[in-house]
Amino acid sequence: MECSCENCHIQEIFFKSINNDELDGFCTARIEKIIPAGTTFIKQGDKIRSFKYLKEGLIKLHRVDDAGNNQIISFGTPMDFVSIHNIFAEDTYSYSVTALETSTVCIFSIDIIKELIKTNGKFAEILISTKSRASNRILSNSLDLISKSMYGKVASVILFFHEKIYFTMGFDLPISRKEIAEYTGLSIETVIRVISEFRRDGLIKVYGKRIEIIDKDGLVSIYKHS
Amino acid sequence: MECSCENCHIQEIFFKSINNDELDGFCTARIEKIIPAGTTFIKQGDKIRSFKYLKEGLIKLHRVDDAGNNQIISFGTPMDFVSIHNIFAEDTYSYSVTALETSTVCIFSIDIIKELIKTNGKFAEILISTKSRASNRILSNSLDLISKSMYGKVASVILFFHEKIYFTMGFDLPISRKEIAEYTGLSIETVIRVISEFRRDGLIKVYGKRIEIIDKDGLVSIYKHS
DNA sequence: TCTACTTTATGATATATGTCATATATTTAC
DNA sequence: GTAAATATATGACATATATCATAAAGTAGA
Repeated sequence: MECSCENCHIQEIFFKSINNDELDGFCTARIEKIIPAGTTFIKQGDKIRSFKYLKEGLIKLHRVDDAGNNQIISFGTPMDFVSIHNIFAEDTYSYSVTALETSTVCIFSIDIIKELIKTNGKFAEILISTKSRASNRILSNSLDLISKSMYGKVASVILFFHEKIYFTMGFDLPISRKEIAEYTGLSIETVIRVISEFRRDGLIKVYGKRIEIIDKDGLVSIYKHS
Repeated sequence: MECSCENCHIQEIFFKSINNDELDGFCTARIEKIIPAGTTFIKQGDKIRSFKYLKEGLIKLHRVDDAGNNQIISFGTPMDFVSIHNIFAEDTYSYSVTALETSTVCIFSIDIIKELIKTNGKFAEILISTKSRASNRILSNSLDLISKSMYGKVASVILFFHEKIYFTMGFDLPISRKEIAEYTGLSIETVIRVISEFRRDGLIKVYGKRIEIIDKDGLVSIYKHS
């Protein structure tokens, strides 16, 4: 039996450490699910029962903090392992995961993953290094936000979707101004005002959710220096 | 041969997965070093050549960000694995580590650790879960800072050293106001002013670096709601 | 289609936070 | 022990950011 995951990143990352016997068990236990945009498919506080991987789409990690505020932790593409961040640390999720675009999620038995770690050293090594890179990236973005002004924060969001997700100068923001506020820690009005200011200064064009980057160097300079 | 690490946390966490043969190699390769307060013993950008564990003391993780600013990432006690955070993700350190108090560091060969991961599944599992918990804690603290006001940020630092490090109402802050500023993203003057305001409001007493918590509930309330 | 709801947008204003200046206390270097 | 450097502290002021009010535009549902 073979997994039919020709275009799946998990294949190149995981499968090169798995032999045919292991692959059989892996594929048998696998469930593929299509998640409509807007659906929260992992809920903060829920018991962790499976290991989930984003095969296609775009998701946000978010949480409710001590004060009861919604906060967005990060945005994830298929290069990220969705449920890896605390699957071995806690038995409940400390964050929720919601699809921003229609997404495909692969769901594996958590016992199979744990068994693989114990029996397949190569797999464990790849898992650790993949996980490390993913959480380093999230932490680094989070640390960036702490020390930046509202301009730097909003610029970082626009540049993130340009450089990591869409790669084109023009794209539709997959999130609302409110979600940008929840990610950056700014108020909604401040986010809107900064976007308007970027538009007035000729850095970007804005048509509702559509953003067109006019002066990328200018945005990068703002991101770096404020 | 036996490791002489009776009071070392790494023992309970790691050694229960290691048999006598493995323990021999582990101990032979181990070097113990005493690090004076103020010494930076891991430098951002340096090649990762070893696996370091904090046996005793207190350290700070810090980095220079894109804009050239010093930023403190987190503070670490012996419960944290110092060099674990990206040892398997990158080949250079993305942060520096400096001792805040005289500290003892155990240094292991990185090859032995990598070999253990490949050959000892139990070890790999414990390493992954320990690493996950440590980086979850750092990320969670970082996320907290993003959405809090200057009062919440400074309160969180005071409460951190009270609840996680010293456990007493009175203690000497191991860091300067400037370092609190580098951790919270505030200016030095703002940090000093907030501390003075806490003092005037009867939440704490302050004698230079010495802090005495008078109204812990008040501090917690500020931490949670601002 | 109409209505209710959410999102985007902007102004007026209040509050939070940073910057600059200055002073004292504390630490470090010689 | 003294000078220089650094850390703490506070005031005055400027700037950044939040809050409240309001409005227009977009969106979802009956």
